[in-house]
Amino acid sequence: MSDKKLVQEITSRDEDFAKWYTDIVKKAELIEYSSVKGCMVIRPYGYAIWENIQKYLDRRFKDTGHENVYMPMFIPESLLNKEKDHIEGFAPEVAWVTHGGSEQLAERMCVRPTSEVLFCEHYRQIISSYRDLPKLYNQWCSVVRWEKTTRPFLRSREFLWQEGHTAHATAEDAIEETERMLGVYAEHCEQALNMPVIKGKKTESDKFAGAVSTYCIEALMHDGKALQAGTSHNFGDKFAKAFDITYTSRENKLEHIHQTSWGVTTRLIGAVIMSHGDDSGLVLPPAIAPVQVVIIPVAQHKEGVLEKANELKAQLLSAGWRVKVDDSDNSAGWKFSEYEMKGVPLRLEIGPKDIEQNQCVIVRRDTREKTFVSLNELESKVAELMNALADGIYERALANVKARTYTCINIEDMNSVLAAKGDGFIKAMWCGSEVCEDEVKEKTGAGSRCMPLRQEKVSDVCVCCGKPATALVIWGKAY
RNA sequence: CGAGAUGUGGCUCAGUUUGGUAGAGCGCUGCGUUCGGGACGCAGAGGCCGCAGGUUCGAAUCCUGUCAUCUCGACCA
Repeated sequence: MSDKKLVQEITSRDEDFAKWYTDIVKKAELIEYSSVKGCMVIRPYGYAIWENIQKYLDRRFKDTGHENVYMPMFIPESLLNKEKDHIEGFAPEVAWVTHGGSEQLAERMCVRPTSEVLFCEHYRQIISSYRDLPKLYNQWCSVVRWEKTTRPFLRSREFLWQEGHTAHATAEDAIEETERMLGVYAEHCEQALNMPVIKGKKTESDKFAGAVSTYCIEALMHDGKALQAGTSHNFGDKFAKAFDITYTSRENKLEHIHQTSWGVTTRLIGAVIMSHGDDSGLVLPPAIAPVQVVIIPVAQHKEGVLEKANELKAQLLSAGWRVKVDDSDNSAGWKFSEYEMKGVPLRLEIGPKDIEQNQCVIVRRDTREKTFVSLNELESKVAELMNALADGIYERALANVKARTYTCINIEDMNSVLAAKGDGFIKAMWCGSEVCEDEVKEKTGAGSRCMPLRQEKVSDVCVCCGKPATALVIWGKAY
């Protein structure tokens, strides 16, 4: 494997991770900035990645019994105000619409920052009996949060996401749903994005505005910073009480429903970039790569080369792969660099010499390993190399998480580890007090990411105050 | 939102200190030669210098404001 940087315009990843990220996002043609801060144009190549993520998740949602719906994008202020914790959490970052044409509205409306209250209003209208439950709804849409600091995919003012909103008869059903969907997200990250994640529960201070409990999946980027890759909330009957959403039970008693919500966003694209990318550009997981195999005809002006390239394309297409032939008149070397920058998993080179020998060259994006493949076994070799790449990038990302996960027993320990080894996940015990949580963040820069579902006991006492500990917390600096 | 930096053809930048006819490389278009790791020659197109005010005979250059991008903090998916 060569680490040689082939595309000069990309800043080296180890030199300046932030600039490297921005370079990739622009050079791989994922986005273009617009004239509004924090609002980006998602270009065809970037949007195709999102469509593939959607395809995978939408299938999983439907397999688990969910239906897609669409809610309005405007929320009247009075509706947003109904649940106290919810409005307090979102008020600082909502965008308001005050005029329709030239006329001032009687009541201003916000552009949805999330749609809990809309679903509540709707559920109140359509749920009356236990026979109406559960309601398992999801919507694909964009939401607006007026962020102060913005970064492409990681934090934009408008972003694309899906939000699942479900209504259940019992508290147990809601908890089960919350956990089920967290599991779907974790599987998606590991299988489709080849990105390891840690399933956990947010601390009280970190949970979603209005939730009883918030679960999350946390990923660790190549530079050692944490990124929340998805969340799943249990609302219990808090919203149901605020919105008076009731149903008549089998026993003819009036009961409040129990609700959940869960979401992932286009941030996942940022997570993929920062998990797998290298100095030559993107490295895309096969499951979401818009082009999985790019065929580069070498000496394409020579007779028979383009024909052969198109023949191989047809063969791979019918085998189910997303394939492209680049027959532009750029040089072969130019094309190699171009598709490496765009993260295409496999490159297939076919030239006159190959044709003579009934073979082609296949190069893996992650290792740049070249394999001569007989055209007789093309389909099986492509499948094999594609799987090897998916496994390879997962293992590399996992190795990074392992190498950057540390165990600490006190604050001094945390600071010296961070100073010596750089950012990462720090496993340390916690007493459950918000004071300690804040103090750790203030003194180390690392905040609580989550309390992993798979708990361990690395010490008996809190990393901060030394009193008896109640939970293992993963701490880290976050995007 | 606080601190700092930057906005000049599509991109990267020079020119701003000391006001006086808008530049380079890459990219783009055409033709030709090339073609197994970002090829080369020739010819061409493209910018009222982020935007709005102000100072001045004259502003890319000085002043004020504003918007955007980047970095570091605080907040968040």
